[in-house]
Amino acid sequence: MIKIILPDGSEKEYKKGISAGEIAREISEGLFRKALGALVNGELYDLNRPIESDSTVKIITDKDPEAPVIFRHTIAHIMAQAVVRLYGKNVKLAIGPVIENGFYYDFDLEEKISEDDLPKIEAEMKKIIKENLPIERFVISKEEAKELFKDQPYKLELLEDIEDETVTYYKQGEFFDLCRGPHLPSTGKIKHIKLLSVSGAYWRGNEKNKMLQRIYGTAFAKKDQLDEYLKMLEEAKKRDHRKIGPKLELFMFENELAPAMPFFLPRGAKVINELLEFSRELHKKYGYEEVITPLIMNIKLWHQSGHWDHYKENMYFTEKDDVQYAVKPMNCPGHILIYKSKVYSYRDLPIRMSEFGKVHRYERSGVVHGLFRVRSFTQDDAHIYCTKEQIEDEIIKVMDFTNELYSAFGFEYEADLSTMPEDHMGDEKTWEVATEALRKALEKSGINYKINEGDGAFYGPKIDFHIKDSLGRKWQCATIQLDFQMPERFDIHYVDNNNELQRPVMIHRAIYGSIERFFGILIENFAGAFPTWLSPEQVAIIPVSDKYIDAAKELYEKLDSEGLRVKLDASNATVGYKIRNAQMLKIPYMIVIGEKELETKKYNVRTREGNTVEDLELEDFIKTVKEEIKNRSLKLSY
RNA sequence: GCCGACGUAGCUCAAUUGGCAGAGCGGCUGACUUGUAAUCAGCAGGUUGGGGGUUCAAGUCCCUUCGUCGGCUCCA
Repeated sequence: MIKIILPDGSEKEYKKGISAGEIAREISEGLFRKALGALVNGELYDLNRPIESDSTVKIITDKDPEAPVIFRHTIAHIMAQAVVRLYGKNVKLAIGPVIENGFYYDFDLEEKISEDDLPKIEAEMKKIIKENLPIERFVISKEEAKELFKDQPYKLELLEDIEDETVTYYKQGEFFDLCRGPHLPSTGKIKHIKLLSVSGAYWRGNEKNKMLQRIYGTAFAKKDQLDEYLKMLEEAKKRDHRKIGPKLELFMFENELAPAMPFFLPRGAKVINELLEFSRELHKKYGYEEVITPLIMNIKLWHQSGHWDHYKENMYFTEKDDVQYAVKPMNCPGHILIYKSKVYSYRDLPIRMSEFGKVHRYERSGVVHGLFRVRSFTQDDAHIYCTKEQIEDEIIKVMDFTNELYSAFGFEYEADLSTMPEDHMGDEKTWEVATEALRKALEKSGINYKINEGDGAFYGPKIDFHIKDSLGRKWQCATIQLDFQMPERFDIHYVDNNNELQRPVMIHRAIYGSIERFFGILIENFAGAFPTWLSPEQVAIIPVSDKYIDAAKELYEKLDSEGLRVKLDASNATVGYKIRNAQMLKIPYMIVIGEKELETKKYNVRTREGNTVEDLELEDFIKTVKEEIKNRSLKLSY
């Protein structure tokens, strides 16, 4: 007999080898029907897998966060089964894991699967679901497994890497797959599935390996969850900054002549300048001094910095008078030259040097993506030169800075702390001190963070920040990196209180990260409807007919002189048409001016959200909007 | 870079089996003088991404090149 402890704390004795399914059935038939799997001592179990020793058992139903892992994994198998049915036995199966919002499976087969084939595969999957095939788990020796999977080269390769002597495989109808599990008890349990896309993927993500065909899909326990997810994808598509951006005349690309290098149009440049202005205010507040460095510098600099050795592939080069130059991919070497241009006392530290540095990095053609991944972009970069003792304080200041900046956009965020990788520079003690300083700063800030062991840069540990947008998507933006290498390479120092030369620590940090990228995130987050302070145009003036253009011009002058960004629509169109245009450009406020306004000197203000406020005194409107802008408010005032 | 899909007017998209390149929006011109999400009419706009080939004939078929899109991290 074994002892089973349930989540409510109750204990019961069962026969050894009892399954979670049987336990569930004993509790209630309803629970058994809803059960998808179980958590046994924290490990996910199939419903019918025997429990061999004293355990805590929690039955998983579709309400539990673990549920999708189980049923999506099963759906991945169902998809593989469908593909084998449709394309024949010569399909070679690779891997089919669960991912954040769904699953995929990689196949190696002669025929090309295209998006057009997805409905066919989906239909076959639904058939398999309808067949409600029982899913069985088998434990076999590795030798037996090699025999069983002798026609499946990828499975054999996976077997090579498994250290345990026994492995498990799962079988449903005619289909079986090497798999750790767990799975649903039968293929009929989850019905709400959708195949999303096909793509190529290298075996084990390594581009030296064969390119396989990958099918992505998703599955949900409830139909409305699936619908909601598909709706979210639709919404994300509608907000795609690559579509909205050109439509709102924010930016463009010229694909032939400057691929992956954005051009900002007048409306976009206004937003960017507001972002820079905001950032400058904060930089000033947090004690930074702005510098400006050259875009291209002699190749010698890049040899000394190590970029030639480690980053050459991503750099652009140019030549003049037989001298080789590199276009800067990073700002640090330039900043170091400024640091080196004078002698610092320990009293001067920390030195906080910032730059809106435009950098160029060659990115492979397949990875560029709108404003999110480009070849030329602007970093809100800064380098802090300080003593080891100052690291923690400085990190905390950077985190405060980050918090203040992100809050202004309403973003929540999380952080990752990446520690010493195997291949690293500098002694381990320095790493320890530095990592500890980062960790302490994170603790003090109270933000959510997780540790990525061994994921730091070779020159120092780092913290990355991920913001969450209005659709719940995460984006990496800010980064704080400690650097022990650059100060060594450039032999920089400060004079300590014993008049001895000391090596400062260098902290790289960026908060927006890339202005271009952050701009793209903002476009998607606000779906193009920027808060007033960021809006390219803040007020649209719409004369009822050309009789009122002079009055409209006067109003324009007034608002313009108050520092508002105003658009006067003097076109010969109807009011409705001009309202529509302003609406499409997502201009926050619209003022129609006609006979009534001339008489009363009071105005009706319409917002892009469709609200209309009547009979406003102009001075009140100006005051309110100016206040809204000054506060960088996320909400409209009316 | 690699796998797959795609590239037609400024934008969104049409164009039977290869058979006269079209529409809406936008633009221009004119009429209308407009009251809170599209007034009406006329006109202009194209080497069908570039280059090469097959054919009596290519937007359509083949080759090549450039670019765009979905992916290539999630380890049975």
